[in-house]
Amino acid sequence: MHIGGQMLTLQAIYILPDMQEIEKKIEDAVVAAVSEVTGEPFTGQVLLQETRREFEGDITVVVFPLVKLLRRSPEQTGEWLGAYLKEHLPEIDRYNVVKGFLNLAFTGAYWVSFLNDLLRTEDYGLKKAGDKSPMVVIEYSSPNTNKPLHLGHVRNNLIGYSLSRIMAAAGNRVIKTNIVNDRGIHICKSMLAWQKWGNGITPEKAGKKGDFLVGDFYVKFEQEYRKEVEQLVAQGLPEEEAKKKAPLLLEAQEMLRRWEAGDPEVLELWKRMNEWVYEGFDVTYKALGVDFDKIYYESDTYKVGKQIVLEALEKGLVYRRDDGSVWADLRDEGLDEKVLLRSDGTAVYMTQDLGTAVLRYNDFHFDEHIYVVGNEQNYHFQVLRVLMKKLGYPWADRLIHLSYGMVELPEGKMKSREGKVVDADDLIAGMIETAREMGEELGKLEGLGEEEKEEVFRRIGLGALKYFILKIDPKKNIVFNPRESIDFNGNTGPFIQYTYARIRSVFRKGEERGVIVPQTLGSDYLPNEKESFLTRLLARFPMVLADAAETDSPALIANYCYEVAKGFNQFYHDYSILNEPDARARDLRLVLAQKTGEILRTAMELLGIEMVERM
RNA sequence: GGUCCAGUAGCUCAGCUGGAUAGAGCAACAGUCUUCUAAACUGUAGGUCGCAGGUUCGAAUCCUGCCUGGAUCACCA
Repeated sequence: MHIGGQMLTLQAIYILPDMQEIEKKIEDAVVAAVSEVTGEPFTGQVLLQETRREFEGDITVVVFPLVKLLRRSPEQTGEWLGAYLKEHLPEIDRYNVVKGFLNLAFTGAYWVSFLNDLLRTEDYGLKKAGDKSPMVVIEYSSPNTNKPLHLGHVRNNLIGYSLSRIMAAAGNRVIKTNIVNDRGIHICKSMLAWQKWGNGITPEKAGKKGDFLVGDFYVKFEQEYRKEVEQLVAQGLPEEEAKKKAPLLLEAQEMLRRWEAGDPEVLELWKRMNEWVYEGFDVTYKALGVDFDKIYYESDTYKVGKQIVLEALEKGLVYRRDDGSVWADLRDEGLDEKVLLRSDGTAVYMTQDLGTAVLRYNDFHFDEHIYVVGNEQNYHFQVLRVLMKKLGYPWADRLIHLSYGMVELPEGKMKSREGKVVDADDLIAGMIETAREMGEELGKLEGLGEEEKEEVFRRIGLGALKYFILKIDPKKNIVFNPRESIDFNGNTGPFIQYTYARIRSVFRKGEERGVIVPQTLGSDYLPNEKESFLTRLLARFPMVLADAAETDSPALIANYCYEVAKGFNQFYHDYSILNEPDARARDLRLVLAQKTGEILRTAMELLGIEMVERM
C-alpha cells in the first residue's frame, strides 16, 4: 500500500561510527597474536566486555580462555597480550592487568576522532529501510469494543508502538496494525443490556465518552446475568448448568446468531454502539500518542477464516463432528483438539485469527509478523502457528508472539466485568495532574504561556507513565499501585527529560553569548575521564538499538537512556561548559552536550516519549 | 496433573550467549545551590541472587530436582 513512496528513497550510505569497529580490530589482533605464538590458527572466541567503572580502561579482554592454550598464567597472558595490542593498535593508549582481565584504555585522540565522526553523522545509529529491507507487521492494541481501554491496554499499546519505532529505526519496513475485536458474544452482551435497560440513552445524552457508556452496559449485563444464575442455583440447578441456561445468556447467543445471519436490526444497533466506542478509543489513542497504518476488523476477517476452515474441511485437514462443529486435531503436535466452528456454524476466536493472518500475508508478504498480546494467550498463539502450518501455510513460522506480562493491582488482577480496573483515560489525566502540581511548585516555567506550560506538563506526565511501563522487561508481570503515584525522580522518564532540558538550556544561553558549536574538533585537547566515559556511552547506541530490535525489548532502550542521562549529569555537575575558559575544552564539551541531547531525544522517541525544552 | 513464565536489597527493577568485590532508583540517614536548571550531584546503610545438588579454573547466569507466585489447558475473546 502506502509504502511505495518510501521504497524508492535512496539509502544514505555512510559509515556509522561505533564501538563495533574497534572491537573487531581488537578481536582480530588477539587472534593474530595467539596464532603467532601457538603456530596454529586460533579459532576460539575472543571475549570482550566493557570495562567496569571501578577499573581504568574502556574495553576489557577476558584472558582466562587463552590461558590453557598459551600455557602461561593469567597475569602473564594479560601482560603479554596488552603489550602486543598496544604495539599493534594505535587506538590503544595504555593497559593494565587485574587478575585475568586485560583492561585497555583508548587514546584521547581516538575519542576525539569518534566525536568528529559523530559531528558528521545525521541520525546517528538509525538505519534507513530500503525496498529490500525486511517487512515487519506489528499487531498491537487489539481492543474489544465493549469497554474502555484500561491499564493492561496501556502496556500493550506502549510496547507495540515503541517496538514499531525500534524495528523501523533498525532498518525494517514496518506496518503498525490493529485488529478490532468488534464481534462476538461479549459485544452482544453490551448490546442486549442497552436494549433492555438503556432507555435510548446515548453518549451525548449521558455526557459520557462512548466507550465508557458501552462498558457500563457490559457490567450491567454481567450483574443481571449473575443474579439469574444465582436464582437458578437456588432452584436446584448445578452451577455449571445454570451458567449455560440463564435466559440472558441464551438471549445474547441468539443475538450473535442473528448478527452473523445479517439481521438488519441487530446490525444497526451494533454499528451504532461500535461507533460510540471508536470515538472514545480515538481520544485515548491520541492521548497515548499511538497510531496504526492499517486496521483490521474481526467482523471482516472471521468470514475469511470460515472460508479457510471450510476449504480445509474439504481437503480433509480438519473434521466435522456429529453435532456439526468443526475441529482440528493437533494431538500429533503435542497439542489438543481445537474447535474452529461451533455446532451452530458461528466462528470462534481462532477462526478469525486464521483469517486475519492470511489477509495480512496477502496484503504485505511480511518477513515477520509480531503479535503484541498478553501472556494469557500463549497457548492460543502456539496453536495458531501449528494450525496454520497444518493447513499448508509455509510462512506460519514467521508469526511471532511477543508475550508480555499482566499488569496487576495490589489487590490482584483487574477484572473489567466487575468494574475493577484502572481506566487509561483516568490514569493519563492523573499523571498529567501530578506533573502539573510538581511543575507549578518548582516554578521554572515562568515566562511561558498557559498553553505552553500545559504542553510541558502533558509531556512530563506521559513521559513518566510511558517510561515506568517500558523500562520493565515486557515478559515480567507488573504490580501497579495507583495510589502511590509513579516517581518523577531517579530512574524515570522525567529525569531523562530534565537532562535534555538542561542541555537545551545550555544552548539557549550559549546562543545569547554567541557561542557556536564547532564543525570539527582538534586533537590538542583530550577528553578527561568523565568526558570519555560519556563519549563511550554515546558510542554504544547503535549496538543497543540492534539488541533491542533483536530481542523485541524497549526496556533496553529505556535503560540505555537512563545510563546516558546519568553519565551526562555527572559530567555536568563536575565541569562547566559555557564558562570553561579553555576554548578547546569548551568546544569538546559543546559537541558532547549537543550529541548527548540528540541521542537522548532519538532514543526517547523510540519509546514514544517527547522531550521538553524546559522544565 | 500437563505446558509456559517469573522468583535478585524493605519496595520497584537492571544484570542472565558463564568471568573481576552482584548494580540502579525509591524509601531512610548525612552532605552539596551568589557560578550553564538541585526533577540534579556526592556519601552512609541495606544481599545465604527462592532452596538443594551438578557441570566448570570460574555460576545470579548453564543442567537436574524441589518450593513459591502467575498464566493457560472452553462450542469466551
